[in-house]
Parts: sequence; C-alpha cells; structure tokens
Amino acid sequence: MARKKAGIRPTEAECNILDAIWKLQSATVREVFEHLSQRQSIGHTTVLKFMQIMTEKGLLLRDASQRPQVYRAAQSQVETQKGMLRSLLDQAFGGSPGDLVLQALSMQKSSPEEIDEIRKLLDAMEEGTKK
Amino acid sequence: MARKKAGIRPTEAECNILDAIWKLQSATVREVFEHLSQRQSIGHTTVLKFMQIMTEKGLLLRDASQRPQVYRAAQSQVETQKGMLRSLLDQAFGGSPGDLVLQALSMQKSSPEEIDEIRKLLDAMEEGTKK
DNA sequence: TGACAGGGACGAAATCTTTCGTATTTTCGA
DNA sequence: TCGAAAATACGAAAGATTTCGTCCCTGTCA
Repeated sequence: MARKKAGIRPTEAECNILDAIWKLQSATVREVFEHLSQRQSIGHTTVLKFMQIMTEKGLLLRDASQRPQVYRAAQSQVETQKGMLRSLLDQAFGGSPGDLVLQALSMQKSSPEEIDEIRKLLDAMEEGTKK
Repeated sequence: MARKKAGIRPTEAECNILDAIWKLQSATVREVFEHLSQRQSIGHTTVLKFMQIMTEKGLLLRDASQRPQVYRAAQSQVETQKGMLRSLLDQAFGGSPGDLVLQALSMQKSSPEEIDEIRKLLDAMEEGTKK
C-alpha cells in the first residue's frame, strides 16, 4: 500500500480554516475563530483543535515563540488550489482539464475582465505549444 | 440551520462507482465491480453496498424489475461535475470562477482543439453578456 | 503571592466513510 | 422439484472527520 499521493488534501472544515488564514496572512486561533464565527456557528476550542491537527498534518506552520501562537499556511492558496483541482480532475472529470474548464466557464457568467484574462492565457499557451 | 445545499456531493469512493456507471451508461453490480477491479482492489459486496447506499442517497436509480438489477446515475455526469465544481469553488476559491479557470488552464497544457473550444465558448459568453 | 483570565493540550463522543463477512433470497438446470 | 450458483440484504468493524468539554499552564495585578 503506497502512501497517498504527494499532495495533502484539506478536508472541508480544514478549508474553512485555511480560507481565513489565507485572508489574514497569519493569525492566532482567536482571530481565525472570530473570522469564522461571522459565517458559521463554531466553538473556539473546535477551531483550536483543527489548527492543532492541521499543524500535525503539515497544513499549517506555527510560531510558538509568541504567546498567542501565530499560525501560517504551509502552502500558498494557489498551490493548494492546484492540488484540489487535480483531485477533482481525477475524481470526476476523468483527468480531462478541458472538460473541467468548459464546465467551470459555462457554470455562470464571468466578468468581461476575467474573460479577457482567460483569452490572454489561451494565447500564451498556444504560443508555447506551437514553438 | 438549513439543510445542505441542493446538490448532493458524492464521496471519493462513490465517485469511482459513478465513473464506472457513467462510462457504461447503466450497469449491474457485477459489471461495475469488474470495471473497478481492473484499477483497484475492491470486494464485490463492497461495490454492492455502495450502490445500495448511493441509491438511498439518491445518487443512483435502480430498476429492480430485472433480476440482475440495473442501476443508472440519477444525475448526468455534467450535472454532477457542476455540483462538485461549485463546491470546490466555494470551498477553496472564494467563489471566484475566474481564478478557478485560470488555475485549471495553467495546470497543464490542453490540446489545441480544447483551446479552440474554450475560445468559442468565451465568444458566446461575451455575446450573451453584451446583449 | 494568590486568584483570575486567556490560551492551549488532551481525550473522547458523535458522525460519516469505507469495507466486508454472513445470511437470505432468486434463478436456472438436471 | 431440488440444490448449486448468483444476487441481494443486513449488520457491523475499522477509519476519518467534526465538535467540544475539561483540565492545565502562565502571566498579571491587587
């Protein structure tokens, strides 16, 4: 039995924590707790426990030198997103990124700016491929 | 506390089952089992149990009139994909589909055909938006 | 210096997921 | 019609996840 792939997939609850930390850059348990409390009903120790578990799992880094300990995400949001995207890709899209993109786009209207940005990216990709 | 959104999110193992059924259109437990056996080690009753659970959850539909009962997916692959995509969107992308698309595209090269298809979709979207 | 408040570590209950073993029911030939 | 083989149902163990309650430090400030 081999280990799980390389990437660590945060669970749903862990994602909520990460979300808060990504927004705050770095944060104490209290800060994350207050941030999350605005959206969901959750206990303070629950948040703490998650952050401890996530630190063990390697999802978070903790600076214990300060008293209210400060946590940071071990991976950037973009890296994590890519990991989860790959997961979803293998899981439900048979590994076809094209399908995924198509679905994502057709899901709801993006802003003209976003569409433009995507076009640029497509151009860049085609350049790279042609060469 | 409201119920879970409308969409039903299949778990990872359930996705494997769905994958097989989507490919086969409709299938018996044995067929799904044989399909999955090629990739992973899994027991026959395990597959059966999952399919029963998934039927209860509403992920699958079962025709019990035939003897080796025949199962079908309750939702099309596309619908399910959209649901999971939305989930991921809310979970890790702060609801920004643009970011998701960008990440997905930059993840690995798509074929020129796919790129073309995406362009067409973008054009169509812009049309719709302008009107 | 002693009690209090804030912060943290632990352990454990409550739920979901994933996997099967075993028992029961059906179907099909001999 | 009887029984073996195939299908299906049931129940439950083993892991993960999610949530907290409780106990233990560590300063602080009267």
